Amino acid sequence: MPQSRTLNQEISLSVIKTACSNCNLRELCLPFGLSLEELERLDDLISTRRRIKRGDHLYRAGAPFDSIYAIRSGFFKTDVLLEDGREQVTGFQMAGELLGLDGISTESHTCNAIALEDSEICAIPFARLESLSREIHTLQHHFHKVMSREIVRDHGVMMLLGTMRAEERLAAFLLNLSQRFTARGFSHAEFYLRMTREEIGSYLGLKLETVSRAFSRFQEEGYIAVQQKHIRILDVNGLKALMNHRV
Amino acid sequence: MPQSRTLNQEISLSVIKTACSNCNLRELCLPFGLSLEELERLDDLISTRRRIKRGDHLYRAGAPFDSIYAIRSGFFKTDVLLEDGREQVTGFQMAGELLGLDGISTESHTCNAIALEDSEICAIPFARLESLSREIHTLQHHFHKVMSREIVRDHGVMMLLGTMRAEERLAAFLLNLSQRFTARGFSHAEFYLRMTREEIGSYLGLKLETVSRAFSRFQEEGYIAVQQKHIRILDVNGLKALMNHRV
DNA sequence: TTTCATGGTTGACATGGATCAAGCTAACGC
DNA sequence: GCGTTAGCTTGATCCATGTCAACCATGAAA
Repeated sequence: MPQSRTLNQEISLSVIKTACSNCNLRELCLPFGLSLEELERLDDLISTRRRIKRGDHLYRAGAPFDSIYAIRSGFFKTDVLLEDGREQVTGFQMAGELLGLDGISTESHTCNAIALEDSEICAIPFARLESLSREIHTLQHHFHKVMSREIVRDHGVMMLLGTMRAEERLAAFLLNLSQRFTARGFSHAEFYLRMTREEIGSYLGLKLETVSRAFSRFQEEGYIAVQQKHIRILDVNGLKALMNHRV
Repeated sequence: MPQSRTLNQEISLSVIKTACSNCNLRELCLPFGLSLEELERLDDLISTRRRIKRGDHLYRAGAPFDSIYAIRSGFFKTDVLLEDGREQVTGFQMAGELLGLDGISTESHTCNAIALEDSEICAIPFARLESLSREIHTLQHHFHKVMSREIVRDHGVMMLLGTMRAEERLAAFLLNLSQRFTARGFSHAEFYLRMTREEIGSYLGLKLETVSRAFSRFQEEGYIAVQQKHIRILDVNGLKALMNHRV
């Protein structure tokens, strides 16, 4: 049956493409620093790949934890909800970054992960990752680094929320995005925001109007060009200067 | 020489007391869940114990990382400094908690850890911890849980800084301290603050005057009794209610 | 093409917390 | 016991950001 043979070929092709060893994000992601042989062992572990449509949840707060997720493509936000409806966006994640580390602690997720555009993720069963990282020193160490980096990142956000004023926060936010896009081979100066002003505001501890005004102000000052979600950075140093001096 | 024999006895006694297997914090700390035999292997690893005087640094931002630290007794703060002098306190740590996880990511510390009272810590060489946790599954898993708990805690602080008003922040802070003191067998209703109003303020993203006013207000409302650093919680539910309703 | 809905911008005004300033308390060294 | 100092409290005032409201832009659905 030629039809089913074609189907099989397609499947095996897609399986090859899924593997970490063929993934162009491997230097940003969990496989960083692994040898070819080690990479193949990691491939065995990452069997599930899932598409998440824009607006859908990858997981919800309270759901049982069993895997962490590597973003293969797309864009996510994570948030925590208070009973009274207040939302805090705790982060925005892009390709090559890991989601779900919060779930290890209590064996259930403590935040929501929501796709901000159609995305694709690799599910990594956590028990198997622990088991493999008992065998592969490099993997173990790199995983620890990734968790630690998350802690350091969070401290940066605490700094931002605790001591910076509105425009400093937004400048820091834009510079951080720019730097992460650059690391992924995209333009450092021009990108589309995947999130709304309200989501940016929630992340930065500001109201959406304040975010909007700060964007307008940056545009007036010639630091950036904004058109809705399209951002062009015209003066990186201007933005950086904003953050360093007390105004 | 009887004198030196006494000295030796004292030393070996103190060594025994240092071991995780004899530590009354073991259920709160890294050894959680280990068998007796596993505990002894962990003991071998934790050779260094250090006293840190009030006001001294356990480590500084930028210092090379090689160990994490378990607090045996005392009280610490961690903070991040911006070039322009702004300080963000990123946490307060007490007995049984781990310090230094931030250093794993870049192999150098990213914050300062400062003793708020005379303290004692156990240094845990990180390379050896990784190596041992490759052999002891329970240790590995528990360590991952501790790191993940730190991430979850940080998300809680982000929520606090991003969406709560001054009095909610302080109420959350007091309830958190109370709960952690309770877990260590101290009174949940009465304790001494080890940090100044300014340090509380830095942690909560507020100025010291605002912290002071909020304390006074809580006292007027009958939620707590404050006398400088001495706190008595009189109405836990009052404090909790403060956090749940939008005022 | 028009309509509708969602998200963004801008203005006018309100306010929570910052800032500035004065005085108070408690602990510690002499 | 006394003076000094760091830390705390409280009051008066100010301002950055929140709130409320109107309007605009864009894209999807009809």
